Order: sequence, then C-alpha cells, then structure tokens
Amino acid sequence: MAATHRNDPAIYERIAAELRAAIDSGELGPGARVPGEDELMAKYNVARETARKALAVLKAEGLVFAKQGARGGTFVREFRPLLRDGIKRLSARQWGSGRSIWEIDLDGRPKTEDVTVTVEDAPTWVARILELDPPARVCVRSRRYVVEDKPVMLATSYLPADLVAGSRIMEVDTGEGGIYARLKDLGHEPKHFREDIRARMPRPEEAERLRLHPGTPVVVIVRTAYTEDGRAVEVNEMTLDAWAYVLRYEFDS
Amino acid sequence: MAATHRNDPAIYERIAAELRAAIDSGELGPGARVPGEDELMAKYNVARETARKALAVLKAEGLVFAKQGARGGTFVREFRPLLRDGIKRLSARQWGSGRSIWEIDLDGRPKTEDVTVTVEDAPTWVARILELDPPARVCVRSRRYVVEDKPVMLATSYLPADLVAGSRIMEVDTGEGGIYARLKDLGHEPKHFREDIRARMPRPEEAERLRLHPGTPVVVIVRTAYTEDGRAVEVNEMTLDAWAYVLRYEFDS
DNA sequence: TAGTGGTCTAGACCACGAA
DNA sequence: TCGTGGTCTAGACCACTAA
Repeated sequence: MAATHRNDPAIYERIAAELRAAIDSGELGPGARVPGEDELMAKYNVARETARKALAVLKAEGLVFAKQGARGGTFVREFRPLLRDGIKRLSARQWGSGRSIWEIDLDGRPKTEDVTVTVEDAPTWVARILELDPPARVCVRSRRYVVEDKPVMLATSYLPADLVAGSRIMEVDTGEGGIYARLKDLGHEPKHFREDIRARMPRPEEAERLRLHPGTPVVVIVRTAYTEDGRAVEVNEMTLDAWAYVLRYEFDS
Repeated sequence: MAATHRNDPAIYERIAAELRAAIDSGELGPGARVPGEDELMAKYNVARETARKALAVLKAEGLVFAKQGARGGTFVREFRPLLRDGIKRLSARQWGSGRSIWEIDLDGRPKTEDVTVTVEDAPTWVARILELDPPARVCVRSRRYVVEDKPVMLATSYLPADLVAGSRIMEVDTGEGGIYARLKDLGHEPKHFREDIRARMPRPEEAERLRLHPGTPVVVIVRTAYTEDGRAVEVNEMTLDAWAYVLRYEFDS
C-alpha cells in the first residue's frame, strides 16, 4: 500500500480541491451533477466516509447541495440574488407614495407571510437603542418575506408601545405606505436611518425558517429609524438569506 | 440495544444541540472549553466519529474553534467586531484632511501589509463597471489590513491605467489622503460612491490569507467611485472577515 | 423498487503543541 | 512526552424520493 496520508493535505481535501477546480473552471456549471459518493469511492479508492467528507467540504462552502432519493445526487448551486437598495428605498418619495417599502424593493414580487403583532417586554438591546427604561413595553411586528415560494428574509420591528397604541401599526394590515407612513400620521415621521450589518452562519432555527442550504450565511441588518429631533422610534432586525441578496448603498462624499 | 437512530434527529445533532444550548445560556461563555471528543464519547456512549460530528456542527456554525496539541481542545468563540462606517468615512472632510480613509476607519490601529501595485488587463467585470473596452489596462493595487496581528480584510483597487499613469497612485505610498486625494489632484475627484455587499463562505485561499476559523463567512464589498460627471474612476473589491466587522450606513430619507 | 445520500461503529494511526 | 484533535477504513443499515 502506497504511503497515503503522510504529511500531505488530507485526501478528502485533495478530492474537494479537484471538484472545486472543476466547478470554478465551468466544467461543472450551475445545476450540474457532481460525482456521487460511490463514484468518488471508486475513482479515488477511498472509504465512503472519506468521499463523504470531500463532498461535505464543498457543501460547507456553499458550492454544492445534496438531494436525496433516486435521481438524487449532489449538484452545483447557482447564485441569482435580489438587489436591495438600502438608501433609495427609504426616501420619502418612495414610502410616502402609497407603496410599502418592501414592495418597492423587489418590484412587488415578494410576499409577506406569517405576520404577527404583539406587545412584549423589550429585549435589553432593543430597549437600549430605543432609550427606554426596562422593563419597557414594545410593539413587536414579525414577518417573513417570500419570493417565488422561497423564504428570503425574516424581519422583526420593535416600536415603543405607548407611541403606537391605538394606531394601525398595532394591526396586521398597516395600510398604504406601511408603518413609516403611520408614524408620520402620528407626528413621528422617520427622517434619519442607521443600518448596522453583519454576517454569520445561521442558527438551526433560522436555517429552517429560511430553508437555507448548508454553507449559506445569513446577513443581519439592524435598522434604527430616528425622527428629526433624534428620537429612535423603530428598531428593525432583518435576517437575510445571504445567497438571495446583494445589498447596495449609494451616497455622495 | 435500545433503538437508537430510528426516526429521530441524528445523535450528533442532539449532542450539538445540547452544547449549543449551553453556549447560548452562557453556561459556556466566550473562551470556555467545550467537552472534548473523548468526553462526549463517554458521556453519550457514541463512537469517536459521532462525537466529532457534533463538534463539527458547532464549528461550521462558527460557535466554537479547535486547538490542537496538549492543553488543546475546543473552545467557545467570542465576537468583538470593528465598526466600519461606510458613509461618514468617505466624506470629503475625512479623506481631504490628510488622513487615509482606512486609518480613520479604525482609529489608526490597522496596519497595511503586502501592498502591491501592478498594471494588468482588467478582469471583465471590472472593465464593465469602469466602462472600458477590453482588453483594457488597469492599475491594480492590492493590500491586506491587519489589526493586532490578525488579518481582517483583503482589498484590491482597480483604476484605469491611462488615468493614473505617472501619478503617485502607481507607487506603494500614495501620500496623504490616499488615492482619492491623488485622484482629486488629477482632476478626477470622486464625488459619488456605490457599495454592493454580499456574504458567502470563503474560498480556501481567502480563508488562509485571512486566517479564518471554520464557520466564518466573508463579506464582499465592491465599491465604485464616480466623479461628478458620472465617470467611474475606481473599483475596489474588499473581502472582510465577517467575524471582525460590523458595517454601518447612515442616511436621511 | 432502485439508487442516492445520511448516520453510525470500532478501531487504528497521525499531527500538533504546550509542559 | 502526552493528551488533544485530525484522518481514515470497512462495513452496516436507514431515509428519502423519483420512476
């Protein structure tokens, strides 16, 4: 038996690298079927677990996904994202014109699912941003956005409960222009926005709700809306399928 | 033998979930040592590979990392990011005031490494953004940013070669104010910026250059700088350790 | 029902790195 | 030196799903 795993890169890394090169070169294009476990076992003369591990590397990188069952296999993923313009979409023109910002965002294609509206104690990080003294009550609006049957974003808005009590913000249907138009009606028009962005791997619960493939990060956006006099009136935490979105910000120096 | 893996979640998933809960609850705080393979084998009565897989799940989620050697083990990661303000940092005040924008960004702490300046044929995607007819020559400036010995970002700028020929942009040291100040000297002051952002898992080469732990995504920012009359004069592709950064954008409606 | 990926075992040996 | 995680095997059985 030839010396196999002396000091070299691991066998599964070598196999993964060969498959990765085939994908990068276009030899295996989006949607193409990657050699299965049995094929890799035969071709490289390795045990099943070793072949599996090579494929696991590519899955963890988000390059491929696996489908079970006959006619199943491992396939190359494709990247066809939506564009989310973080600034243009929040101009007063847009959300003052009778359209919900999310509809503007994606040309009306995304649908809203599972809208829930509750009043709860503010999480401490929300209370801090909204400058409320805990325990403070907040209106919590959660929803999920779906494009072509694929969930792409989870969003949860927090608003001071006393600010929005009795308004349509407490209802599932906030009416034309969404909650920002309603805040304006209430005399708390949002004028300034801050978006803080990070990316990380999803929690299992997020992976399930967004139906993420393995190897797909999420982008977390925390947006705070401020009135002209600097009061924070809304915190919106969005969790995006990183594979579904490109974020865009445009600005002048 | 009791029925083990009938229809339930996999054993390794169950073990991973228990460890994850311990981390979430704070029982295992940042830096704490997670039970090792041998401990998990004993506690749950599973084979080594099964215990390994449970830990692999948490590694892939970026929750823990492994250290080899005696006194090694698996440990809970901590999140202490840098803040990158995408808009404020590009105001003329900042980059016109004799400080390089990257130094502003991080209070002068980050160091620049491995600066290279070359002239090459533009990649097609760069040529398209810069509206150059390929094959077009571009000045390519690559560098790596390091904070406390930890690489946090790779950056590559592309500028039309004829635009910057003979200027200090072709040198490693661009002088006070960086390349944007030099572009202004040349009569091509950047006035408008677009940043397109996405997140994905790193390529192996990126993971190595940024010394990323497994389970850490990268954030890719493609920034285009435009002059007042709308000409694209620079494309900057940045690859960030997602664990090292929070991005911030502030704007008015 | 056939064929694919998914889980699991028991045991072996290697690589690393602080003491 | 020794204890940790890292790699690998040969074989078994299960789960899913299109045909």
